[in-house]
Amino acid sequence: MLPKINRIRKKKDFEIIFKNSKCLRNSLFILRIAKNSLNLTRFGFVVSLKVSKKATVRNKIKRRLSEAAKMYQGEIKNGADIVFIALPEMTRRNFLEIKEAVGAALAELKIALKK
RNA sequence: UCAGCAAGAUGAGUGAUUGCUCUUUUUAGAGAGGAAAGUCCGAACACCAACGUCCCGAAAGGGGGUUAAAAAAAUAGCGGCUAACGGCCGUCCACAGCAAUGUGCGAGGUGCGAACAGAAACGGCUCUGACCGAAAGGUCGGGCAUUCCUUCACCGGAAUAUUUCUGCAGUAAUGCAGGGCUGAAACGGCUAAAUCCUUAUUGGGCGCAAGAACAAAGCAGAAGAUCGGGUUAAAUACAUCUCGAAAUUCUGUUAAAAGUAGUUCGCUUGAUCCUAACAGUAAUGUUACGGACAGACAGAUAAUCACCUAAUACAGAAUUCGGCUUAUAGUCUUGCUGAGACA
RNA sequence: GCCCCCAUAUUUCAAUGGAUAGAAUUUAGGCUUCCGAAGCCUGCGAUGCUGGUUCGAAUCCAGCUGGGGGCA
Repeated sequence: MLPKINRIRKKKDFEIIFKNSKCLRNSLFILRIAKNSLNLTRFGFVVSLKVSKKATVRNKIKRRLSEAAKMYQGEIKNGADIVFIALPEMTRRNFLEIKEAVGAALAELKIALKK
C-alpha cells in the first residue's frame, strides 16, 4: 500500500480532478491525470460496485493497482494527481498483466507531459 | 471394512524480508469472521414527540419517569432462561421416520372461497312451530333462553333437545377396528389454513450520515496551467478564434452573528470472550489477587520466500451487542442405517 | 454504512386465491391497394428463481437473485 500522503483522500480533490484532467483508456482501466499545487505525486483508485459485488475482490484490485503504481512512482515527475478507475475486465487478470498495463499507460503519459 | 444419512467442532502454525494503519515514540507492541454478509427480528445508546407523570423554580425554564389510548404489525400447549426477542432450553401432545432424530400444520371462534358433481364444502341444508293444500309442495317464523361445569380472558361443553351404520373401550369428550356412499381432488363428510373475527401479551417516532464541541473561507478587480462546448477543411500532432467552467497566483478591503467546508469527540473494556469452580436435567446464572481484547474514514490488516501440513472453501470489521437466515473446501468427533467379512 | 421500494408479453400497464393470465404496442402472415400508409382479420409472445400453505398461487408466507431510491 502507498502511504497516506501519496493517496488522494478528500472528496473535493476528486471533484477537482474529474473536472479538469486528461483522460486515457484501455481495456483494464480508465486513467485520469491532473496537475496539483503540491510537490507530491498522489494516486487515487476507484473500484465501483459494478466491477464486482464482492468486497474482497474490490479490495484485491485496489491493492494490486496500488502496488503497481508504487513500482513506477519514482519515474513520475512530482506534482501530479493520478486516478485509476477500474473496469470489470480487471477481475480476470493477474498481477503481472495489471502491472504491464499500468507501466504502458504511464509511459504514454510521460511522453505527453514532456512535450 | 466400505457406502450413506443426521448432528456438532474446527475454519491452520512458525521464521525471514518489504510495505500499510493505530498506540507509544530510541526501541517495540497490536492489527478481520464463523458467518465480518443478508438487513429478517430484538435490545443498548442518542435525539425528537406526547403526557392519566414526579421533582426544582416566582416565572422563563431545567432535570427525571412513562409510552396509557388508538392504528399498523407480531407471537400463542405447559414450564423455565434472557436486558429483550418472533430467540434458546426442558417437557407434554400430534405427525413423519426401522432408528438416531426432525417438524409444530399446538390459544379460541367462524366455516369464507365451491363452476361441475353431490344428502352435504352456507342466498344452502337439517330440525322445529304456525298456516294453506288431497298430495307433491308452498308461505311466514324460530334455531333463543335458563341452569350447571370449565377458562387469566374471549370462548367452549352438558342438560331441557337431534346430525351415516355396526362392534369394542370410556362417566363423558372421544379413540380404535370394520362396512356403506360421493367426487377431478378428502387420513374428506367427523377435515381445514399463513384468509376473516375475538382474546391474552408485546407494541410512540427516528437511527452514529444519531448526536455534541471547535470552527475557516468573505467581497471587488486582474492574470490564469488545464478541461468541456461552439465555429472550422482541420480544434486529441502543434499553434490560433470564440463561449463557459476552473486549480493556483497577485492587489485592495474585511464589524458582528451564524454554525457551512473542515477538524475533533461519539469510537470501542463491553448485558464482552476464554478458563476453572459451584448451582441447575438444560438453556443459563454466580464467583475468581486468573488470562485475552482491530478501530480505519477514498477507508490499514498485505506481498514474496522457507519450513511444516489435509491447509486448496465461503468470504473483508465501520456505533455496539443477542439471535435468525443464507454461503462454505478440507479435516476431526458422535450417533444411526445398509452391505460384506470374521468371532 | 444506515433506512426503504420494485420485479407480469419487446415495451407501457391490467388482473377478489378459481375456467385457457387481459389490453395497447412490437413482430410474423393474410385481406384491401397499381404500390405504400392507414384500416380489417389471424397467429407468435410473459408472472425473476427456489421452497412452503392450499383441492387450487401472478396474488398469501419464507429464502435467494437482479434493479432503483433517500440520508453527509
